[in-house]
Amino acid sequence: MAQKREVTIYDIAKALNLSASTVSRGLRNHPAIKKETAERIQKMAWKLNYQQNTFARNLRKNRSNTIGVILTRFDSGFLSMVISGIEEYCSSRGYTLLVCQSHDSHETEKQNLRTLYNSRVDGLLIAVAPDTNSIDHLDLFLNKRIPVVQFDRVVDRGDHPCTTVSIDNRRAGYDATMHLIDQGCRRIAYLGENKSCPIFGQRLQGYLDALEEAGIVSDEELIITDHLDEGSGMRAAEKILAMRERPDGLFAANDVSAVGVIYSLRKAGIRIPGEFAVIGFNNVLVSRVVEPALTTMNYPGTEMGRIAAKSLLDMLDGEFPVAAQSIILHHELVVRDSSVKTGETIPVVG
Amino acid sequence: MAQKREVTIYDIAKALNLSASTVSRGLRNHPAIKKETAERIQKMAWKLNYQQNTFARNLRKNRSNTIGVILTRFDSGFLSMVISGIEEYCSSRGYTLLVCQSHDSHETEKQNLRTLYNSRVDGLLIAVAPDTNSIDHLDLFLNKRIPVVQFDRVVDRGDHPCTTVSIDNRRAGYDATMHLIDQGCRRIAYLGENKSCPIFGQRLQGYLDALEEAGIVSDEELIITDHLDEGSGMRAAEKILAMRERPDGLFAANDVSAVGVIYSLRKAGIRIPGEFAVIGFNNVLVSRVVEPALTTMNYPGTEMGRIAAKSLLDMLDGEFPVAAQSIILHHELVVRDSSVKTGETIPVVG
DNA sequence: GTGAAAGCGCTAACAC
DNA sequence: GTGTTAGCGCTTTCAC
Repeated sequence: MAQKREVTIYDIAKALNLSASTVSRGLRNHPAIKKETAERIQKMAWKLNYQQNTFARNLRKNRSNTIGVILTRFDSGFLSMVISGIEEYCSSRGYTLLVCQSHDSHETEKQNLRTLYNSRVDGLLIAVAPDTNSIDHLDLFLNKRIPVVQFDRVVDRGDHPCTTVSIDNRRAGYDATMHLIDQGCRRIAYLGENKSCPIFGQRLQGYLDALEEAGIVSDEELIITDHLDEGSGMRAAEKILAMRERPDGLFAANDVSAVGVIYSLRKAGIRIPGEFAVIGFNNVLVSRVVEPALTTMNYPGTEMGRIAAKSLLDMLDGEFPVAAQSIILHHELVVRDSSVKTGETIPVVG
Repeated sequence: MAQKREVTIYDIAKALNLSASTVSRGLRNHPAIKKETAERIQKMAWKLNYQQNTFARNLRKNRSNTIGVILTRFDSGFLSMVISGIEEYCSSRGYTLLVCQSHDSHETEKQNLRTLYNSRVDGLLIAVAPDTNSIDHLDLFLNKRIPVVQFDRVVDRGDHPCTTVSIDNRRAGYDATMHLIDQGCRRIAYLGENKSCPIFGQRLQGYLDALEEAGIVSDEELIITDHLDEGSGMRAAEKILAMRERPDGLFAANDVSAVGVIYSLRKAGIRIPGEFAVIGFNNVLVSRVVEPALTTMNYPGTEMGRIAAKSLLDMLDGEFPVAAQSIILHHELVVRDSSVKTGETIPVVG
């Protein structure tokens, strides 16, 4: 790319008969520099169309002012809210974001980790893949004292000094299931990712705990495992329809799959919530739009992103390591029509 | 961050009694290096836990292997699909992504541009903010021969050597409106972003062209301008309900706002599509889920991201500038229930 | 308040 | 096939 040489601080220095170090200081308003000199420097920099060379600066300071983010997919409704919050907060504090998708694969996640490590990000934010059930691979960062914060899809950090930001997934699973029980459901199905995925394992545990507390015997057949995308709801509905003894309710571990189930079951002529109650998870846009409107578990995505980013940047500023924390955000049940068994009529809007 | 000195190629060189340049070459499997030597080097690098210093490499090569991406928001259904495609393609070619949100603001967009420029990204992918109606600000990159590709929300590039990837928005607006006319609508409202925003200006133009062709006189009152978020649909519905002469159809320039309108109008007791037909734009998940299912304009988001990324990386590899292109992807009408006036009954699913 | 000099870690032109 | 050397542009210590 035959390009003329860049304008450097030396060019500014020469033009003003100063030294490079003075220019370097003047550009950053170093207190040791006379105000007037600093102004002259900045004016000249502007005039010469000077652009700071980040590579050299990073090399010298051994810092990139960059945060790495790994998540499963950008086009997942909920996580895209989280990353939006992350970006907003990081940019407000002068950091930029290097981002990767793991595409729900632990292997890809490890590669991403490597990529970001090699890019020398100052810190890492990560929502782990469904098949990640240990965070030993984060040692790549942690051993080098590069701070890491997990968000939403977190894995118990064990001995690792790694902060997490999430909700109490077991409790939320319990609350969701209990709601269905309160509505009179007695044979409740569960739809989630593989149990080996920690947060889904926890939601499942909450489901089991609620059943037990209500004196309902759990049934393996009712526990459906799938990726929680659009198609999984349809597949789950088929399974439900094929069950010997039809369940009367479903707790789906995300909204998108819940919506798929509703769609398919109604197509098969089943009345919702009359014959079958459904509760989802995440409170994303579709949950408000589907008919009947979906009862779901709400927790703040954008806010979660901001909080995770803040924890990370605070560590960066304040001499890592501070003690790792587990930050638990509140969740709340949002009751809409899909789960309310009393009153058979389905209003047009909810 | 008091850290012991990094392992460098000099350490490897010393350990093997070689020179730094040989190590540098060996690490990259440079053809001039004996295979055996290269292997020894790599083994030692591994053993010493060597990490390549990207800062130094970038400084030396004056290249970052990083692509900048600017878009309005990560949590917009459609654009999050596009960025997903971008990430997928870029990472497959060894580039990482530095990302920014403009939050629908031209000012923020300019700041983002500056940030990415200072980060020395090798290329830029951008979906402009609604109030961006010239791309003069991209000259920051173009003048320095850093390639730029616009995607989806593009502005006519004029003399600028800037490739664009989008659909024919005027034509799509025309097709959408013509569909409503075909369904018997005669008084059709339009809901879009500010007309000064190029792609929405074009969709509006398509709308006007279709009306004219059908011999329908357009009416300023029917043209509603708003941000196309969740609330805008509700606000638009209020306006529609307050109109002296109620329209019989609506072309909304995205799905999310269309869904809001449907929701509010049905709440007000208006039958859709019986009394009022609606067509949206983008074919995102909600359009399939809302009731009645939303007729919309489909075009491939993830694919658009991949294509935009490919165009950019090809320029990067193949000696920029190649001639700038305008790549137009196909759109297609997806007819669902919300617009089909014949047959008054609304099936449960569509 | 400003300057001189060294060096961050790497690559590439040139030598042999 | 490998080594020598210079330098990318910046920051920072240490002088004065």
